Amino acid sequence: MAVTIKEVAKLAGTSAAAVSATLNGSRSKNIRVGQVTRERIYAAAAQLGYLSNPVARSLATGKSKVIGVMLPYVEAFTDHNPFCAQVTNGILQEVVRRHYNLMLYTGAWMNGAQSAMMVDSRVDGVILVLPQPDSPVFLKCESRHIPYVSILRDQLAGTWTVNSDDYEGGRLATDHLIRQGHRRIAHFLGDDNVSTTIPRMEGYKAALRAAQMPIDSSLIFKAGFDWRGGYASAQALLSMPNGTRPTAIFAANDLCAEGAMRAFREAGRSIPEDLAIVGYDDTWFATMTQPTLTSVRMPIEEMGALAVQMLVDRVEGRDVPEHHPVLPVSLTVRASCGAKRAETPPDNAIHAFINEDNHHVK
Amino acid sequence: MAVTIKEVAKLAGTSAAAVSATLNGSRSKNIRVGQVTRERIYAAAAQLGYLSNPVARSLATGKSKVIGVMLPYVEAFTDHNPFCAQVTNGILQEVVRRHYNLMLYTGAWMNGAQSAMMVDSRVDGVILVLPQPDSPVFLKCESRHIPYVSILRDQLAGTWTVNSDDYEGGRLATDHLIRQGHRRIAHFLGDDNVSTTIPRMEGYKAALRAAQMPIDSSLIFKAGFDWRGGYASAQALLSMPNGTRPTAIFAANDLCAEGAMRAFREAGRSIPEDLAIVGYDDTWFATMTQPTLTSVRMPIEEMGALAVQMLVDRVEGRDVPEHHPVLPVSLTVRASCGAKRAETPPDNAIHAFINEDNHHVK
DNA sequence: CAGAACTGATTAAGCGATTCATCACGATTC
DNA sequence: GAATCGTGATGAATCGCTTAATCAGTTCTG
Repeated sequence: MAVTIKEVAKLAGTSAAAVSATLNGSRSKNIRVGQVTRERIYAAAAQLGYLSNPVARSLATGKSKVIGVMLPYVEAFTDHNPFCAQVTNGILQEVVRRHYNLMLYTGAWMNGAQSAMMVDSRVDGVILVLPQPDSPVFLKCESRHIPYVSILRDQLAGTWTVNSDDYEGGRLATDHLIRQGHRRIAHFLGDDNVSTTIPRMEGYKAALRAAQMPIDSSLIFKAGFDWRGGYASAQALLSMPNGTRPTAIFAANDLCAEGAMRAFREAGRSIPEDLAIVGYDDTWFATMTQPTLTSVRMPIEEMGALAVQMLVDRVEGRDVPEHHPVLPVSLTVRASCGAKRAETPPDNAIHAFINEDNHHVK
Repeated sequence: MAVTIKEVAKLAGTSAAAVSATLNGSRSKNIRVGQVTRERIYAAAAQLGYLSNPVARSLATGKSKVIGVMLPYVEAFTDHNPFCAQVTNGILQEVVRRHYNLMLYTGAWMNGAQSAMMVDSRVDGVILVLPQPDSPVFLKCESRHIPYVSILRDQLAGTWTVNSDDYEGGRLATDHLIRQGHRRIAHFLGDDNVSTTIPRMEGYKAALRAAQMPIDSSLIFKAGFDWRGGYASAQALLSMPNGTRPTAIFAANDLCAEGAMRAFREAGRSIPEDLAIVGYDDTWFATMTQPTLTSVRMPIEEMGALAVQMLVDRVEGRDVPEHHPVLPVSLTVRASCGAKRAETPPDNAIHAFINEDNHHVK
């Protein structure tokens, strides 16, 4: 049905090898094609409408020019949290720039069948987004010698990871609230099974310590990344007696912060007067809340792009030593903590305290 | 490096053909394998850790079990509008259910190189999300005989499409506002190049006509799908003299509605008292605005899933006649149009006016 | 001026599956 | 008892492309 290399060769009066070398830029120095033949081949290919067959090439070379992306759950894009969507976008852009293709997988870290389906000869390497630590997917990759890079995972030796500086993010957010004069600052934790939760809390504690403020574990709530968690934890806060109640919250993410704001709003409190709040991720949603939300910005797209770069380097055999980049975070100050009134973002959102140290070690 | 069918055959003491038929369920009735041999093959495969090579299979069979998805722009997921993310999610889930794989493409409808890259032997069929009408991608698919299904595209003969009932959506939204007693209702249009824009406007007009209300083209604004467009158009509305100013808006989507609400809020007006508003898409964002937003729900995930079903049916040679399903819409009533006060959605969001006719013809 | 080096090109052997054509052989049928 | 049939299995061709091995000339080089 489709035009093959042989038909082009016949029309051009040359061999298939010459056509292959000419049209699909061979790496072998053994086979050379002169100007004249080359021209004839181009003409023949154009005349027949030849398009090379990547499947056949894959089989012959053992390389597919496809990289796989494994997302944590099937609803990764419908989920209200834009993280997966944004990271995929960063990955996709870099994949296109590098002339690779992207195969999208999903279906739980613990699903062996899905892992096996992903880790097959169709992909040259895979990117694991928010992998669960004990997933069988790691073993699958290793046994098939498929290189992989994890995004947001503990920096285990022997694996490549891309992370963001969660510790510094927590510190930045908390420090900002301290500078606004707050003395009782609550922290709403993210989910247990995500590697970012602990370092962010450590950053929070470090900032308190640096300001010689006490660390009160009763001010640390398990809220999770959904707005409901923020809402519930904020209600718990509201039920605390005046005087003991924190005047500020460092929330797990923007959605969680919105939940908290909602609870305070419904209780008739106003923000930032009665409550200062800082979110995390700095998604577009932070510009849509009322008041607009101060948030820690994590370079999500860049993390995706970096993972692709590291992966492609390895796939193409460039001898890169294992490394664990930690991307810098910054704080986007908006109206929710009273530092500044910014009513028509995102244009006048300002970035402060930019941390350029991207080799921070927890 | 990897274990092949031949090695399994050797260990099991049979032929490669027998192994192929046993392990990868052959469709050919010519080749049969008995229980005993079958068992030996299973044992050998398990012992060697054999995994079949999909690339080789693709080459031999001409089928890849991969379907491609082309998104309209690179930022499709980062874009504030969750449409692409949601439709991709619906597609992905159905693709997994059908034991296919998903290759993700992007990069502008008018980019011939990208189209060519997508429409190659690696995919059995493609889904085009919001394709631009004159894109070269259609010709590419046709010349390579690759079946495709478009999501949200004019129902051209000779192509398969999946649409939602935009006309009815527009009618429903407008009718709801009319029932609330509004006599001057503005419509904020979506983008020109999207096929949903006109039918929604037609639905809007039809509802007005049915209520014997005049159609005033000065109340129809080109706002687009971004919140800025809604914001700007609402400002135009605000500058209209009292009495002539519409008391309600049917907005292009949820984001656009939020922009409009923002403009009214900043002008010190309150919603729904001074302005009733209905959004479109009913994304999660509609539950996050203040007040929560009444919105037309479009079954986005289902549209993605349906596209996959139609495509797979064709890829697998089931003889399906061309058809153009139009999925029903419904109205999710929340607080933004005063019909009902719902302060803690989405749990108490109610669906009304559900349209079961999915063969509505514009 | 013989051997080396370079240029231009071909042949053929894979890559790892699938599948068609074929065959051996015991059981059934006429 | 010859023809037919069903079962179990194999060998070899094939899918479209890459690439190692090879070769025929031509041009340097010492």
